[in-house]
Amino acid sequence: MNSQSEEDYLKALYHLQTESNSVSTNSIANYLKMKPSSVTDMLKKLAEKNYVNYQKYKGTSLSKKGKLVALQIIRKHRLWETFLVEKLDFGWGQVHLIAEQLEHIKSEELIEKLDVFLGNPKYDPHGDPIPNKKGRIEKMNQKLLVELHQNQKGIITGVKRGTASLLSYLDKENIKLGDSVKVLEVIEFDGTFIVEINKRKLTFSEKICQNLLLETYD
Amino acid sequence: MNSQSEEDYLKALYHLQTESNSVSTNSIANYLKMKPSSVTDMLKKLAEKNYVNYQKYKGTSLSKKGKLVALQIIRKHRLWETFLVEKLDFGWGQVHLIAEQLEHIKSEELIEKLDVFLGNPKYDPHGDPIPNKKGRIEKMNQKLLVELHQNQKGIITGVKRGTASLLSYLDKENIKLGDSVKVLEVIEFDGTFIVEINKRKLTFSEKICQNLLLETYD
DNA sequence: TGGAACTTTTAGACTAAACTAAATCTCTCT
DNA sequence: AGAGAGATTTAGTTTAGTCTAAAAGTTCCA
Ligand SMILES: [Mn+2]
Ligand SMILES: [Mn+2]
Ligand SMILES: [Mn+2]
Ligand SMILES: [Mn+2]
Repeated sequence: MNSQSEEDYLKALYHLQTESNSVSTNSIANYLKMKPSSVTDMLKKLAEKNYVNYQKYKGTSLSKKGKLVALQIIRKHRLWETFLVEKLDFGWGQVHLIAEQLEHIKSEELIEKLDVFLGNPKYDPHGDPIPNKKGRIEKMNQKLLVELHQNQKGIITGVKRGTASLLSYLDKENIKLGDSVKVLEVIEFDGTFIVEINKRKLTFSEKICQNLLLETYD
Repeated sequence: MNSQSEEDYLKALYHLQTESNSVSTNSIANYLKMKPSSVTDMLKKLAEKNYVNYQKYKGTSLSKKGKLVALQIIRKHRLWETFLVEKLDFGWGQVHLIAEQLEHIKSEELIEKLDVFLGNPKYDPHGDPIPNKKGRIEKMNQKLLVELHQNQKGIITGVKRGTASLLSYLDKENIKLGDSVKVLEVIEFDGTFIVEINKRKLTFSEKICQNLLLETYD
């Protein structure tokens, strides 16, 4: 059985590693708000358990085994987030910290039953895909709004990582995941988009468009 | 913020203390499957935090403050148990260990929303009352089946503490909390009860009757 | 190519929560 | 009253997970 701390490290590794590249000790420390020396200690332990490939001074990557564990924690995190928003009526912005705790509850059966109860959701409330029991993630055909041209349409599926305040903004504007967007016009001068959502005409700054994820149907 | 361990000790104190009597170090150790010396350490810490009245060699009792914390953990435990049984379709016997973890999740808002989602239940799946936000418990008019006489009726509300196997038996016999019971006959010779539940005639041994709790309507 | 700057690891310390073994207290019974 | 049994506490150890400070390794540029 893995400790809460070990699980959080594995999850951090997963989020930080881009395409088979190894992760630096400092970046993990920064991500988890811990000191690099603490990270080194934990990496040694995780290496001992064969969850990571760790070589002094050379960086760390998840092993196959470690990646699977990470994906299972992420699965739990996202299913709980879905529960909190769909069933308990929390807002998008409120659920992360609670799910950060709930993801560590130990019970295979619990998470499978929760999955069924929620209707086997594919995406969490932030539009992130929910891995299945085996750790498989369904790839989405996601684009940023900024990549669309006039008259193209899409469905809002989420925002880029680390832009929680954009979520709040959307909330305030009464825009939800799943809403349809049509690009009415792109202002060349400053990259502003004029879009239609729920029959309302809205203006999005370039920055918003660079962070808003859509699923497009071609 | 209290640790998981502190919360489990306070809960143990609550369950062990009968009517203003203080609790022995050994009984806590026994209840929590820990060594008495470990318990002493924790009691000192809880006394420091004014959660308990502890005097060397003299036993321990919950302070008002400590009792309130204990009741809030118990509230969470029982609400989560209710969730697991009512919404996720767990059986009575499966939920305790999971709730033992869930009860430690930190979020006022979570538990209030869960309460609403469940329809503000009064009793958990084992028939135990769920304290409200302020720690108030509604007193039930509970009797043991063995206390009833011929022709009296009641509603099954639970079983006595520590008789989980009776729960399993009831499950197997397809008897649920909330089912009505009517005493048809009491056999004087061996204390056996002949009762009617769901239009079925059943025979309960004296031991069963000593452990089955009913709410009676007079 | 040799340092300075940065990154990473090591060494040592601390805290929480458990344990074992030994000391101390209390209670009861003769 | 005193002794023994049992309960409880104290003292010292352990493990996990964190930290600070110092040592060691790596990078990169003048
Ligand atoms: Mn977490
Ligand atoms: Mn999410
Ligand atoms: Mn617990
Ligand atoms: Mn219960």
